[in-house]
Amino acid sequence: MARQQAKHPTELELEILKVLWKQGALSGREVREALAKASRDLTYTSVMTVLGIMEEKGCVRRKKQDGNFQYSARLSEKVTTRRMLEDVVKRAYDGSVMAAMVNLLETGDIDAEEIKQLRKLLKDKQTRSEINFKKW
Amino acid sequence: MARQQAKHPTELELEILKVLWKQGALSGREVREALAKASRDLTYTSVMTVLGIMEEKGCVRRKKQDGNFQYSARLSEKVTTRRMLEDVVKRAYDGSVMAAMVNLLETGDIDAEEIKQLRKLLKDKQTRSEINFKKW
DNA sequence: GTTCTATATCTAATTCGCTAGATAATCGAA
DNA sequence: TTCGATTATCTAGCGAATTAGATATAGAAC
Repeated sequence: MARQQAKHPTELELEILKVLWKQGALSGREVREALAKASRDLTYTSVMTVLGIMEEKGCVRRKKQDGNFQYSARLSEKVTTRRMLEDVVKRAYDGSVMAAMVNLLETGDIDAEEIKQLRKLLKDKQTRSEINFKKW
Repeated sequence: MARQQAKHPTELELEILKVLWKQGALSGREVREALAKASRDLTYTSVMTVLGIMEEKGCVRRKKQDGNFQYSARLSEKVTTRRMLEDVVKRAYDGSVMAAMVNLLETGDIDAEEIKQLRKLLKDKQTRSEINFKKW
């Protein structure tokens, strides 16, 4: 028994997924270029190796498009990021969404307008749950 | 150039830290036992190996206490979990705390009482920032 | 003092993640 | 048709993470 494969995209895989989420289907060379601009400047070969691994894992799909392959994300941004977030909440906060939210609020990286929006969201959520409660 | 060391406790390291946060200073054997109950049943040797690595990394300290070593966490729970959370926000949400919070709210793992508390927290936060604004 | 047991270290194996060189295949140009 | 460039695969190496067997060491018991 040794190390098992991560349940989530690795560091580099996520960076590649982000490129694909933003720019849609890209060739290997294009992925490499976008990645170089966004985060790290790897050789073409390195990027291709990882793209190959990602395809095996199923988080990327490739299709032949006039001669060469086009790679596109097979995982949605929404689901992937949410899973990653939930995983940290589970592992580090014993699953307490509340504790995690409080911690995020304390970071202070949130402006007045966003606070207003959040308050509205919470108000709606509360109202909805009260309505649901009354149904029973 | 290969893989660099993670900036955060690894999976197993975090599980050990959680044990130490909860129970304070423990011997190697005690860590092993607590870990077995909480998450995974490893051999004494395996646990000691990781404890050794953690000491090198500086996230755990050990002290001789009547004959054998007692291990205790050197990283606080608060700071560690917050760092992990912030890292996911940075990597997966491009640093947008707001986006992450909205996603957490959508998970629904939060009860009516907690929503109430959150609303209060947000209200206070808003009031405080308005006060600060008026000062200028 | 020798034996037994608990504790600690040394060594090692395996898989994963990351990186890239060497090589092959493919396709257009000359 | 051969040459050259682009694209794709094969192979490989390193360090990190996880797991544990073999071994040493230090006290306790007798």
